[in-house]
Amino acid sequence: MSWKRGGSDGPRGYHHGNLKETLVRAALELIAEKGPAGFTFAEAARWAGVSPAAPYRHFRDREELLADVALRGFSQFEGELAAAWANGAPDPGTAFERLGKAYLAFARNEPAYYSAMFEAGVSLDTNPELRLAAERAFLVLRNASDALVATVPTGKRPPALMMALHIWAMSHGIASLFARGDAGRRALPMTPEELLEAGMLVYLQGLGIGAPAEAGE
Amino acid sequence: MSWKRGGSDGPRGYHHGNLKETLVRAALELIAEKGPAGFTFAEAARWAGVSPAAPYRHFRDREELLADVALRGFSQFEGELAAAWANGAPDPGTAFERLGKAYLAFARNEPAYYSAMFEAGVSLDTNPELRLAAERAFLVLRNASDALVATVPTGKRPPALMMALHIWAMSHGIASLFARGDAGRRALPMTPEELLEAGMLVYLQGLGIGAPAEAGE
DNA sequence: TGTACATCAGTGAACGCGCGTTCACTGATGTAC
DNA sequence: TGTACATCAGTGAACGCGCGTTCACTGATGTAC
Repeated sequence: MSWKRGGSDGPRGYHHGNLKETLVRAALELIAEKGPAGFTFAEAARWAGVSPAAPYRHFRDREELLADVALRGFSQFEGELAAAWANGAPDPGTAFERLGKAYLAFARNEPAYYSAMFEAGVSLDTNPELRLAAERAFLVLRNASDALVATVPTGKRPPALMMALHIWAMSHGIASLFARGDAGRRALPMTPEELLEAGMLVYLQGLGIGAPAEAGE
Repeated sequence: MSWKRGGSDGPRGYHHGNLKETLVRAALELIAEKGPAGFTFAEAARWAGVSPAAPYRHFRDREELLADVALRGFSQFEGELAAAWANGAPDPGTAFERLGKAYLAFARNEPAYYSAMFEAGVSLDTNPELRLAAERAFLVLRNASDALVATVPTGKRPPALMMALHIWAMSHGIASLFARGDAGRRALPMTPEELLEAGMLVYLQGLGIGAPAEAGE
């Protein structure tokens, strides 16, 4: 796939045409290859086939590029989670299982994004836009929790926010310990997907939300 | 506290006396300050008050120093977890609650160790000693799971390995998202300890291990 | 439609800096006798 | 107990390198009239 304007062969002469996108792409490649530490502004420029001064037209510094990568990551993450959840269709149980798989799939397929989002030390405090993007991604989990909680009779309903945080924590834990698509992954006597699904079933059971779909079990 | 031999004022003359320990200490300080990325061999030497060539007497390179830090981290982590678990005394439920708190306390109090252990990209595959240390730490969770499982009648017992992995994943998830003592921490409408304890109660409930101690609840 | 001009997005050379690493060296420590 | 010697753990100067950043510049693009 090409990310240069027009989709043809390389930069046409003096102007690159799509340098900002290309730099983001370069950052992703380099992070995937060597971790968020082993990625430099200069190397990104080289990767894009451009002079070392060129990136400064688009990003103040390395940090700003990293933050942009994280931002795009959260946005794509949100999109994939939302697509998997699909408003809880056909039923919350089935959709929730898809959601978990989508979470792990993202960590596995986009380790560079995942790194930039959760491990690169990009501060959410100093970047409201990034914080919003992160919250929007979390909101998908929150909505799913609401829907699951709603399958339980009023009065016996657990707090949905806490539930969403638990789901996030276990998903993130499994993703970063066992499912990421780069180094640092640990061996496991089952697939991460199986581990997460089992964990979620136990957890929901504990909340009194017993496998609403009976799907797969 | 002093980590120089004799505990007095600084290096005495030509020989430092305890350079290896001091370099590890330096790495921890620098990682805590700027993340695992922002720590260099040269700066560690400067921190230790020693020429840039001196560290090569003790570590082949930066990577080896990082691995040593991670190794010590896992060892200390195991120690603290084991102490908190205390062989399940006075009862598995109470001890398990202590264990969870100890996990989060470590992540909060030793963010540099935690980074080196889980985020610095030090590969377990190429370092058998490190892998062993990590496994020994996990074994504490595994033993705790065994003990909790044993409180349930035979035949209804869940698989303890899977249980230990779930516990690890949720603890690690909460620790790295909400409890670490450095940047990257996310805000939370409760303490990480409360979140973890609630999560574990729900999870154990789901396994049919209902709050064996009734302690605190 | 053509021309003049402003703006944009790059170049490429240059710089200072700190890092990793090496080298021959030397002061301190430990040990054999 | 004293001396000679081997070994250990540092020094400090030096190097090549790549990074981040700046600067005056210039080719390409867009727009006003």
